[in-house]
Amino acid sequence: MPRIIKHPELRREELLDHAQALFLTRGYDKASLNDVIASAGVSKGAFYHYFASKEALLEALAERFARQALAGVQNILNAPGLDPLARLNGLLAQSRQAKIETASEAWALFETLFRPDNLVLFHRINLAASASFSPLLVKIIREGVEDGTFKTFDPEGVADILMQFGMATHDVIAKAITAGGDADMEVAIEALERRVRLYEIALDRILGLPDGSIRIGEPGYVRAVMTARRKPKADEAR
Amino acid sequence: MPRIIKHPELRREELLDHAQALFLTRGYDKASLNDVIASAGVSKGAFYHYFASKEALLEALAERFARQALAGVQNILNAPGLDPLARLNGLLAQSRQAKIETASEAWALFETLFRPDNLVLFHRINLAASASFSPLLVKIIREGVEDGTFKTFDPEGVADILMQFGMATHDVIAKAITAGGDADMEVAIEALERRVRLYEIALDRILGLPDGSIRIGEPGYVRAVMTARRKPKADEAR
DNA sequence: CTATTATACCGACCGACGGTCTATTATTCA
DNA sequence: TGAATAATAGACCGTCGGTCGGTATAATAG
Repeated sequence: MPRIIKHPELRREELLDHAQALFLTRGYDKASLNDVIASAGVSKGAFYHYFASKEALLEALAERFARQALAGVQNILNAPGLDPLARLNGLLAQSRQAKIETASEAWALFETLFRPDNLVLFHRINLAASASFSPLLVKIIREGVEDGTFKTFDPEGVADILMQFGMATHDVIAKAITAGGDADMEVAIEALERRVRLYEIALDRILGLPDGSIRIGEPGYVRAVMTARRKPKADEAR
Repeated sequence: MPRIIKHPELRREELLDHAQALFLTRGYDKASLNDVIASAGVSKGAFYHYFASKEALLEALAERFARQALAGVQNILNAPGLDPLARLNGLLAQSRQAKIETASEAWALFETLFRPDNLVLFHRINLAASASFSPLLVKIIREGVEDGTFKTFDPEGVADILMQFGMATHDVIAKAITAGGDADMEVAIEALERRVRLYEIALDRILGLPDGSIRIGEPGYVRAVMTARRKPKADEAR
């Protein structure tokens, strides 16, 4: 095999890219290291030069994922003069829109990330994302409590519930997608929209807000993701 | 090796027992099939006579776990003349007491079941338990909605939240246990009690009940589990 | 009480896996 | 230019889950 030497950081990112693709499509366990290095066109020695183990590769992947997600919401956090509720809703909207704006991509992600195969990968990403997001949420909630917008005795707890609901929403969507009986798609969509409404009202009441204050997603949010697969687009090639 | 023939169901249960012990202590991935069969004193052929795969063993384990847990709450479901709130609280109390009554055992379970190693095992048990418990919760909530005790437009959603909170409680306890800085144990216990209170109030408000209606655990619940490890008892054998 | 079939069990063996190791080629810098 | 280091290759290793041909025991029929 011809020896190709690349810029180290480039090679590392390349490995992460191929690993991510394979882990998502086949699952962490089922995608072997040999698959990864074959896909990346790299020898084992090269791989182990960059990562200490397959486990470390997973960790790096989760970290990158969380880092990218965090970068997407930084501007909202730094936006001055927003009241806590607006900030919280903005954060929710941002993370929602990041998925909606490329709806079919979002669908693909849901379909793959929440498969049983991807339990390990999902858990790692979830962990990394939680570690990144929770402090931000806590900070916002604390500010809200201080200025009287929110009412709670356990900001960390509320932040956790927020994350739980976010994950649960995705989980429920993913389950409906994989179940995928096209016949009762409408029923599934309605059930999911209802679930989102429930989460919103629950959060309103937990935080002592009037019903309708928190907005996880406007009506149609679920439908947008769920119907994204109907138009697989003409571009099925790489 | 001498050939020992046992009653099939006994052998099967035995395999499940040894597998459970090993999966809990070492984790599903790290406990190899050879470990399991060695522990059970059985050949590979014997094992594959009872289970189609290691995966199937895990499935059977989760199923047994869920079945046992369900059996523990049947009497409350069948108790006549209880109003929905009492029934719901009874169910929560039952599942709590099942863990408290052997507090050190509960602690051991927490310590093992929620370790990262046990992600796979935990997920399977969780799945099986959810499948068993959710319908019961939904039924109770529906009854409550019909007779006006509860107010919600999404009983399934509320049931899901109940399960989420239950799991989250365990998860938080387990994290505090494994973190295990004895110094700030008191702080951790207080934080956890606060979390349980938050979940209770959240559920009250989601269901349109006065604060203090839902009781996940009486004050001291968390402390009882958390301090159980202080008395490892004299019996360390077996 | 046999003969025969079905069940429970054994353990050598297999391919694939994650990971290690030595060798070799490129890059860097004095 | 040449020595040191970084980057890459690929043969090799122990262990894993799983298979297979076979054997001992139990169940059943004649």
